[in-house]
Amino acid sequence: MAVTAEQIVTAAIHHLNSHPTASMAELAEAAGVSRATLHRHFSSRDDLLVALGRRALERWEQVQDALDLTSAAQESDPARLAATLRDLLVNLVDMADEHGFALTDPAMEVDPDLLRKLEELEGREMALFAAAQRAGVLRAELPVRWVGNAVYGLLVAVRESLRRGDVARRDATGLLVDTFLKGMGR
Amino acid sequence: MAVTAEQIVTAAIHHLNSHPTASMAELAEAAGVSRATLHRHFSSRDDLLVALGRRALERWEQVQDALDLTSAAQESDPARLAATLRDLLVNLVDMADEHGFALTDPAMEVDPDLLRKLEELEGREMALFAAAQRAGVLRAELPVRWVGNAVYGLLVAVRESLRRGDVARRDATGLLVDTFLKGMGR
DNA sequence: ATGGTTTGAGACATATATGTCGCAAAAGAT
DNA sequence: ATCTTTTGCGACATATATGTCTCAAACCAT
Repeated sequence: MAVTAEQIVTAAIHHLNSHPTASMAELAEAAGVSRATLHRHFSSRDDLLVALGRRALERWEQVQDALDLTSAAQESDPARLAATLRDLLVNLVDMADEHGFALTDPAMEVDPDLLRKLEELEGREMALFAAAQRAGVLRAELPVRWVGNAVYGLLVAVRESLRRGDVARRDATGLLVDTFLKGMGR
Repeated sequence: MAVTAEQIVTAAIHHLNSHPTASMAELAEAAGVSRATLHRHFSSRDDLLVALGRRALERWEQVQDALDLTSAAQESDPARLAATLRDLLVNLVDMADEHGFALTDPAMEVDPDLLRKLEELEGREMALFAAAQRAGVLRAELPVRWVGNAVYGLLVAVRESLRRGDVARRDATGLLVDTFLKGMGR
């Protein structure tokens, strides 16, 4: 098999990052594949979009699993929690860079399965934030959901900064972590 | 004239906030107007979208003008700069709430005029951020463009929080300002 | 080399949103 | 009350993306 479904998804993600409204024909071309072949792998456009979303969520889950997020959320040692938090952000920058468009594309909110998974992953992450708040790593007076959404927003900022060339890839991680923890005021 | 173009734009913005991919027919209905009348005001969908973008940028400009942003950026008094900064954020929350979808919709980046205006307004805002950095109100070690993008990202977070009902409208402003200045770490 | 599989190219049908038009009804002005 | 303007409705034409299908060529395993 010359070009696998996985590769198509990858190519589609990359292309959609710079051309969010690309047609199937464009995406086929971006994957170096005919339109017919594209349809052999994904029967409809929605099908493909869902696959992209699934991929993005998979990646995200891998990040969480690699950090053993669920057990980390049971932790109470501030130092360890802070480290986990930092690691999480570092990896999320990669996510934002690679799967950027999935952050804001409305198509990600149509499939119920995707939505469930999204909420599950969000939930795990918020558990970590909550633990960090209890341990005094994060400010406890902020609603956890706000913390979660703010992280999401800052990732959008990272993506935008990289897309526009405002920030070097090397600097992005540091800026995110730093801004997340300390804000921008003096 | 029963329904003005302005009103149509307003209705369209509101509808698009919850239905980002709405068709012309839907938008006509949302405005309480026939499809034909909608086309009498806006010859094409792009036309309408550009009008929406223009409206959003107008509001943004009004915010900047009301705060006399350009002269405020010449200021060197930390207290005044901090106050202006706060006022700006307060008003931007309104923007994000009303014109939310314009924050992330790709259609906003197609029209050259819109893009120019956007960059102009962004420029003015960054001048303020830069002044605040010089006056020690904002941390000077952060690239101004990152500051600008981070504010944008946090506005996306605000919008998302409100849309999902995670945060009460009354609390949004405080959370944004607070998070912007102090971050989320302890 | 050969047989089975996958692919690309193009034709084809379809659906859906878009944009236009004409005309009768409603609204508004004087 | 009448004249003018605006609106809604439905028909119409169009464009464009989508999804399906066929068949010959390329590919691949053995």
